Amino acid sequence: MVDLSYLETLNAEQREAVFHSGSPLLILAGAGSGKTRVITTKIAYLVDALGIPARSILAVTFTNKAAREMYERALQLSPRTEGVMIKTFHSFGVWLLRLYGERLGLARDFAIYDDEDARALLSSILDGSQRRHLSRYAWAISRAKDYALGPEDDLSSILEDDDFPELYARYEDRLRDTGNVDFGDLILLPLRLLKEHEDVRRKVHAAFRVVMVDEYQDSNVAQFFLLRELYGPETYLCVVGDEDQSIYRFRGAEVRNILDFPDAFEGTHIVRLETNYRSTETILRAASGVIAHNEGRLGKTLRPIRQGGDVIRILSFPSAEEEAAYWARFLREEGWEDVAVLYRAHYQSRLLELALAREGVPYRVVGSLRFYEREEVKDLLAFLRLVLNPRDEVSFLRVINKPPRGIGAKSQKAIISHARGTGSTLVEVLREGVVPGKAGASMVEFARFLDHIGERLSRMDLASWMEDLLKESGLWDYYQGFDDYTARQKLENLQELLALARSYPGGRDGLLAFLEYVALEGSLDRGSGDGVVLITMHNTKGLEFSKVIITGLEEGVFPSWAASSPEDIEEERRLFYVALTRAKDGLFLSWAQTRNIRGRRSFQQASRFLREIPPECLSPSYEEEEEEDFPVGSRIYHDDYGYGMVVERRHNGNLLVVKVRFETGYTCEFLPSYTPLERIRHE
DNA sequence: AAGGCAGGAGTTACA
DNA sequence: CTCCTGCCTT
Repeated sequence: MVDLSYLETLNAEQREAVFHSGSPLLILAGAGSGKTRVITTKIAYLVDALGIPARSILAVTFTNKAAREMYERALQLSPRTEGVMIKTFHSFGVWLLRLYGERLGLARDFAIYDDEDARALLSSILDGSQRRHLSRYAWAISRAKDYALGPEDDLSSILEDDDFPELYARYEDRLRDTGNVDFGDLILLPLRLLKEHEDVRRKVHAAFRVVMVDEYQDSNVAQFFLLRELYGPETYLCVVGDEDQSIYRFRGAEVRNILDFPDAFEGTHIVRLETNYRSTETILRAASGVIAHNEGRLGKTLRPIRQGGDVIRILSFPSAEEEAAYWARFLREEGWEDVAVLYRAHYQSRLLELALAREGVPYRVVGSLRFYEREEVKDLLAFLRLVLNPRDEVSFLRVINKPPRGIGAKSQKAIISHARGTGSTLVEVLREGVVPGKAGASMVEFARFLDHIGERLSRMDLASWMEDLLKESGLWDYYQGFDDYTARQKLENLQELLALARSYPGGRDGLLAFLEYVALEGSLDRGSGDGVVLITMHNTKGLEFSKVIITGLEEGVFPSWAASSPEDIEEERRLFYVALTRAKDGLFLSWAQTRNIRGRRSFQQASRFLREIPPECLSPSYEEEEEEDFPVGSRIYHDDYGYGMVVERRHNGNLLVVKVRFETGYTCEFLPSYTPLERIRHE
């Protein structure tokens, strides 16, 4: 008999979500409501109780980490779930394209260009004046693909620019010439495949009777279209998400996907998971109070399991330096176990790192520069891709003159245009040495090197072969020439890449598998070692900590200066909501009155979001600051400026600001909590 | 072709 | 302030 005891731990709403079958299901899962448990239990239940074969269940996530975690947890519940296909949207796309990509004229061993590669490709087709807008165009192409818009579609909603449609078209042509794909294609090409090839669609529909999507609020339009194609007449569809935690609009996520899900899929049943197991009542009330200011919601009311809880503290500091120093001291004294310090942007981590180092508090910064985005890693990978695909222009340009071997911009242009003109591969052109003199000789030599190393690929294991390549290409010596610290870092990173390659076999197949692994999940999750976690609010999605400290709660920092439209502000507010709901036991918020921004001392105002927290959640001690009051008209004395009168009184966040006109005629604003102002009560 | 210097720009992030 | 790009010099 099958053991279904895992169902007993579920609450009523979770059961409803697990037992539901038939029509499409939308699970609105509030923060900390046991979402992953529901999905994994549902998978186990489908297999154990309904007898659905594990391999005919497809579950789609947005990160590899989430996919792995889901697979493992499902397996823990029931060993029969082994073989369930849990993939990211992108790795599912790759899987499908490797199987049927030939129908679209795609080679079986295509490589995947990341954002930087795509940018390099785009750069090669822009003229001088257009190159100034490289970032803008690269961004626009990426967004256009998120919205499933091709060069021939109306692109005015993406970028109002007369050149853009043509540039986009040329980019697509060049990309097809290289035989490779970018990340957007990993959604768009499978979409096209399913749309245009009836037989493929039928096979896929037959293969997956159940399709589930996690974090559905993060999906973009192209992914929605893909999901619609995956949804066949017999498919059971179940998506899980939380519109209040949609924080990736800037990368194409479309909240409307989840808001309009019931309209897009007829007969949708909605289940709300509103019981929160994570945070104290106080924290939850604060978060709910904040998110209630948003309009575009389906609406949920989170109910805490944990009543009461510590009040939330808001602290203000004269400077960002003092803010950092305070939290460093705080962590040293109170401990840093299961504590995270959150901020809006990476640049804010620097001051914190400095202060923590000074106090001797161990810390780790989460996800600033990702492993596979590092120069040396990308260089070696470019070599690998070039060996695999001698038409790969992007990889070619990256390594042709690295280290410098006398083949400069002019020769590079000549090689590319010759290859394009004759239809030869780039390596074939190199072999012919189409340029006279030194550069030509150097090209022939480089081609010979590529041939030699290529021949050895099938005779060695991958890691040793890569090591040879590294040494013989001159890359290894090249990095050794950097300053000590940088050189050590770079060589260490390369060693790490080699270590990663050791688990792969040699030959083209091994190389292809390795490259695919690196492209799709090359982000090494380095050390979950101890120490306080420094992390952007975006990166905390899905995590939880006992205590959460949110810093830099200032206008211009958070909400960001770049957030202008009401939609932007709502998105920032959702981000704040995500940040607040990470905390299990304690929540600490802080802001600084001055901060260096772009090398300039900037005077900051408290974030509007602080005012949106219901006052009853806040520490009363905070309001004490207002006790020493300075009503308009009161007389004051300042050590430097002398006697004066308060002419204006307002609040910046929860902090009192007074404007004083002195007897000298000079007018100045002060923050009485930080500036020693003496009130003169009797003349 | 390659290295040095001046000028401009500068969120958040997944595959 | 820092990083990157582009232009200028050698």
